[in-house]
Amino acid sequence: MFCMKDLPTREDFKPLAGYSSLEPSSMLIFYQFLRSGSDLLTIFNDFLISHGISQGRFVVLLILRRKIEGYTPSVLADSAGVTRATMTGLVDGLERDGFVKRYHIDKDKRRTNVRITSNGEDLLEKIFPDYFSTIASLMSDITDEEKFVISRFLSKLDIGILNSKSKVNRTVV
Amino acid sequence: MFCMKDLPTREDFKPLAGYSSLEPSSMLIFYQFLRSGSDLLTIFNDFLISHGISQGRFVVLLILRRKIEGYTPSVLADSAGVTRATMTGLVDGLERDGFVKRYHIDKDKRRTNVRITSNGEDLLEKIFPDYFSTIASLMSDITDEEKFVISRFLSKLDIGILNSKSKVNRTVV
DNA sequence: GTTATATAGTTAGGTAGCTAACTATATATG
DNA sequence: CATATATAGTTAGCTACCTAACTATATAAC
Repeated sequence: MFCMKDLPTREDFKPLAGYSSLEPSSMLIFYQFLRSGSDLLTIFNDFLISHGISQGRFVVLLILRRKIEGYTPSVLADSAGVTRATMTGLVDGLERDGFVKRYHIDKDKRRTNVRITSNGEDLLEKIFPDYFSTIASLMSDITDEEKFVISRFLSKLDIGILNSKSKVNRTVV
Repeated sequence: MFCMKDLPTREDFKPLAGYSSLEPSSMLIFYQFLRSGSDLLTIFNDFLISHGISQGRFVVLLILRRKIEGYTPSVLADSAGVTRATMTGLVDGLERDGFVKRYHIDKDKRRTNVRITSNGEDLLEKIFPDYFSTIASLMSDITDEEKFVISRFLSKLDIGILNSKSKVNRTVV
């Protein structure tokens, strides 16, 4: 979570004018974006908690729901964007509570498969109506034109993020 | 962290068309936004870690730098958007490492004050040039017009978020 | 065919947040 | 003035993620 509730204002950057790399308008958007993103994540999380499921578990069920077979914990981890170690824990919990099932089918005995159970599907279907309407209502003030600009912004940002990541890798290597 | 690396596509929502509250375009923006926000947070975090400081600690120093006196742990916690318990831990660590100092000045003996030390200011000043240029480069492709639309979008989102929070409070009460 | 290396999954231990309960001090009320 | 309540800060214990090390199985190289 991004912890800075009181965002800096343009005023706050004036004493820092000596730094040539400082671009106040970029800083303001950056902070505003992190703040909103973090708030949205918190809402998403609180919403799911109030429906009795954690964010991680919910995402696993969403992924598993796409097709019935062929998900190993490793594929799930990549797809969800967490480590395999974290996925072990998520699947452990979901299996203990009867929402997914591990099984072996591959001749490669290292591989485990994971499948959503009917209990797991029921849980999702119970959450979905409220889930969809909550998101729709969060976005209700955004016009289609704005959605277009924002989607393009997010894509540009993703490219910036990718570049920044490869830069980090380069310095590490 | 929002864990869903593989974002759903418009296709993925077709089997869910039965849900009347589902608005695919809102869902797509929502997920894209969470994904980008989460990636940006990760970059922000990795950047700070590579400079030897955690996100929480960095934000505390940023806030303390604004003025020399008058910060209690409670005010810091509110301003940073973390709990007072978390702030105790942050200040503990920063004080142990010599970046901030606790002192008592108020006649109300419950109150502690926290001040940044010159070591703390040096740390910030060492990080700032790279910090500002990293953010400027992340935002370099975004035009001023886009910044304007995005800032308006984020403000609208914040209103949606506020409404959603007060709704949650109402159901709790 | 034995040995080295790679891969799937798990376990152990660390970190950064959180809530709830506690201590000490301050304030308000009968 | 005594007692109830509120506030500042800390401590203890929880969760969800992480990395690194480990086990078991599979594959490649000699």
